[in-house]
Amino acid sequence: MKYDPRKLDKKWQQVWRTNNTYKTGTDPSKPKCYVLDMFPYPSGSGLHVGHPLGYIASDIYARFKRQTGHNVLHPMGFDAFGLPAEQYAIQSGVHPTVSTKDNTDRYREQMHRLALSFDWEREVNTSDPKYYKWTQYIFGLLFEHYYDLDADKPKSVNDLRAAFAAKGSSAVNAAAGEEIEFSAADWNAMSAREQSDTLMNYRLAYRSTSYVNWCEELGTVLANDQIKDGRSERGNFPVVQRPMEQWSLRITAYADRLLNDLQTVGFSEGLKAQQSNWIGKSIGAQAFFDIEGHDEKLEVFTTRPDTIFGTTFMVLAPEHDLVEQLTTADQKEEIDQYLEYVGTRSELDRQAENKVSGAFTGSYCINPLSGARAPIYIAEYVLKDYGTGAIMAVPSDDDRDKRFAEHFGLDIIDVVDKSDYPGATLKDKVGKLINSDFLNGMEVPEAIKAATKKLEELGRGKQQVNFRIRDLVFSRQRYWGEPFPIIYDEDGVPHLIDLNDLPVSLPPMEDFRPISGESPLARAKDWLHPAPGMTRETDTMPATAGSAWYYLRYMDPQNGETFASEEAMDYWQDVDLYVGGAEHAVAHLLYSRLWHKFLYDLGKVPTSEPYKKLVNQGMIGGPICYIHLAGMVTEDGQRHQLWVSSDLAEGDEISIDGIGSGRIILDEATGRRLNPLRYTTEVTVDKNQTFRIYRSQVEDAQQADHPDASYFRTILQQGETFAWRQDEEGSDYIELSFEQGKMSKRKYNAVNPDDICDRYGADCFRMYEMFLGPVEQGKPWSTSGIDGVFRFLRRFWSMFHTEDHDWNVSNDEVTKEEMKVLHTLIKKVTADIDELAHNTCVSAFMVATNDLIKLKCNKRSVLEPMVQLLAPFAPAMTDELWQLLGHDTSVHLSGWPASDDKWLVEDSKTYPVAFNGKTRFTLDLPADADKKAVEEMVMANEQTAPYLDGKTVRKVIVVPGRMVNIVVG
RNA sequence: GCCGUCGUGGCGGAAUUGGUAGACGCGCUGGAUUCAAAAUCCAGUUCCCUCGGGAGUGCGGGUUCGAUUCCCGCCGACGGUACCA
Repeated sequence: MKYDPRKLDKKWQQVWRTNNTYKTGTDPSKPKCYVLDMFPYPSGSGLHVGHPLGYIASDIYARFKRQTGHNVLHPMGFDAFGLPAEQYAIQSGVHPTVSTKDNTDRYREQMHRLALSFDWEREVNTSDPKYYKWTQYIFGLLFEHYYDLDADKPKSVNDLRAAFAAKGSSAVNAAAGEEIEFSAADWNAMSAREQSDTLMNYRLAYRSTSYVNWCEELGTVLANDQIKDGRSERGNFPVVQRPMEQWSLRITAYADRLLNDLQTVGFSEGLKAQQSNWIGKSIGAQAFFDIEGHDEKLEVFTTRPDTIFGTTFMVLAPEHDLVEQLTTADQKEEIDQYLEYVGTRSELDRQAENKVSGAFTGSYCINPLSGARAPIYIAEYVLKDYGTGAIMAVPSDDDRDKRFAEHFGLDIIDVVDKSDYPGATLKDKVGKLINSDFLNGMEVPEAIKAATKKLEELGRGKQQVNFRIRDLVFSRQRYWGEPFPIIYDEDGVPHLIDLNDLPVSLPPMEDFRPISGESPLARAKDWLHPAPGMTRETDTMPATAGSAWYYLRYMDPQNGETFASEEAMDYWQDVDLYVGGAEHAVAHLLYSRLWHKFLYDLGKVPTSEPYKKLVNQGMIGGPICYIHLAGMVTEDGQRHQLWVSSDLAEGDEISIDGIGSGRIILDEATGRRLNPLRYTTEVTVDKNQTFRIYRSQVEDAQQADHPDASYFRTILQQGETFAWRQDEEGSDYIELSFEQGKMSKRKYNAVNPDDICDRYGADCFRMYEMFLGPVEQGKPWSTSGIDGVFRFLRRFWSMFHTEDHDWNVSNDEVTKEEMKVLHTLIKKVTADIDELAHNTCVSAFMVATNDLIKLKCNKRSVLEPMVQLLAPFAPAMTDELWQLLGHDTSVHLSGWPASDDKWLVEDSKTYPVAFNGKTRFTLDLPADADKKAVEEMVMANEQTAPYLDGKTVRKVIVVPGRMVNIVVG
């Protein structure tokens, strides 16, 4: 038979489905192996070639583990709640339930097409009420618990209630939003609502006020990445910071453990560093500054209490509670103006800003140690959520404080003498203290301790541990998410809905448009009030909710009694290998680890960490085509010639980074405006490379059967409106520029894997994606090169066949040479798959195949093990060959060949001989020659002499089995 | 800005612990086969060169007999930066 990948794909994919080849049960006789992919958000555009990179890598690993005798859990599902489905619904009128089903169906088919060995009976979908029932249940557990710092464990809020009633707030040491004090009598005198509000200060899932990016015109909260220059990316409307009552999760209670346990998991060092920096633990001091003319004290957190004598001013976050009080009448206008400016700034802008800005409140505070008077400013570089939202500024020892002081003409007092540490930067905590009273002469670490101690003695502060990580805001004012299992009574006290009454299902609705910041659910009148006086929570959960625990559900996906049975979790334990995008390296993983640790504390899961080993796959980029528009007019009336992707335009409006926003100049003659221009053909480009396409080329392409004909047709049409320019000779051309970017539908650069599979087969596509390079590395997509892999598959197939495509495998005795090729391959592939180095496996297969074809080898005892080795990579072709070799069960359930080093021993070794580190020639020497023998043979060789001519041999370095280097001079 | 990752031929990339830089593949060049094409096969392919050799793994330093690999300082690209998923 001729190699026909499409036919084989069709045949074998059907067989695997019919036979349920990849179905997994618990099997105590085999070691378990849980191989997990980050499940996708099923977007409307389907899978693109970037997605499968990780799926294929983990699939190869899973298949390898199956063949080496493991019971492998390799599931797939969908992270199906999310904003895009809702926005699509608003635009198109298609309900998210419908579009989500369409999209998941499509994804599932695409994954089948890629021959991924998932056990589809275990599929989960976060938007399925049978699934989100348990998301709501776990949320309920978080709501019902607080974190006891003495026990270092969560405990029931009921215990907290009892303790407060008996002894007041002093009875417990709990993770809390703020430190509050009350007696048992105070507590008992509180109304139900007041008690409830007080408990919110402790619950692990709680309601509080947090700031959001509010866009009045869109009536909705926006993510930072939906905001450009203080305006909404969509529609270009103003965005302001606005406080809002929202649910949050108290991840800060777990900060220390999330940090410490990083040492126990097999994540890359870079990833651990990212998580650790995100958690951002720092040890420093809390200090209180008196404020002139006010009773309040100003609390600051500093990691450098030693530099307190250098504090020449204070800076508050613009949102700090005291700002209003501290602003004097004279400074009010300036402060108000500044607050207005800050209101338009996203958090990202504020942190990224290089330029100094701020305003003086008019008030002063008193340094608790030096007694010096320091002016109080507000500035956007101080963030409300970090530390206390206030800093003591030490311009002599901090870059940003220094720039601020220089800008506003404030004093700078040197307090650390670094002259003993040449090369030390401002950030290094080294030096001797000067100008600092009792700290003078101390080294920095000593001074930090002394200053902290002094603050403590004076009752003006103490040592404090601070975390950068903030509690996770867990509310969304959206339709397409999990409803909260919460109901409010007439007093506004939230009550948890009983497990028996879960899930709280999303009410059927047709209109999800956000109005005035309320969730669309507030308009589901029948749903909203399940009983008189009772009102449901109308916010929904963010997409992080469903993805925080999905790996547990795969272990026991159908369970109606609990989120997963103890037996299933005892067997599967945790995830052995987790593969997913680097973009999830912090957020998803931390939240997931939080949920897991919480469940572990309650004794509901058997391990303290969910993921043993994690690999981040790189992103596959595609070219983004930019078209030169005729120009645009910005608000200030300036005309610009711009390079801009046409699909960024919404109506006549367009906004561009660094330029601002404006109106597209329409073609005056026709008044037509452009439509998005798509360009999906491959080009390999450098960033901002530009080139011209001439009208004549485009027209010629229309005649010929050019692959880009339809694209060029669009250029022709669009070009009439805006794009043709004339070169020196008067020929029309259009200029395009390209850059590499993340594949997405919006950028018209997504490539569909189906197209590749149709042309080359799934085996080839899988191997090609692996051949592209290490999984962890990002790379641009290009199909050029896939022919090489296709050629390999055909050559591999040809080893089993005659030139006329007849089956031709012999049972002849194998030679030593053939065995060497085979066992080199077994050794390499076995080692590399384990490391997920699939790219070098593919090379090894090519090398072995080339060698065996040269040897004209068609022997069963060589080819049969090779089929097993190749099976994880090319599942369809190998199952066919396995069948042709006479087996009646799948190669994927067969074994794995063992390598035997006896075939790999060499008699001689080719030594490179170098002079002063430069290799001059090679020499074949016996493999067992020792150092001395090698040196003698090299020195005696006639090739050596010319390089020694007239020079002295200073040293001869011999690394047995490796190389020889002769130092002459 | 901050945190993390990565920079090797025309291109994707390879190179145990520091030990022959460029495996394997694409592309390109030449040849064989063919009426012709496709397919296949063979040979060559880092750059420069006066054909002796010289340079070379983003740039500039350092350690070493020897550096793609280790150290210091830059530059660039990508990812994250808390409501995209």
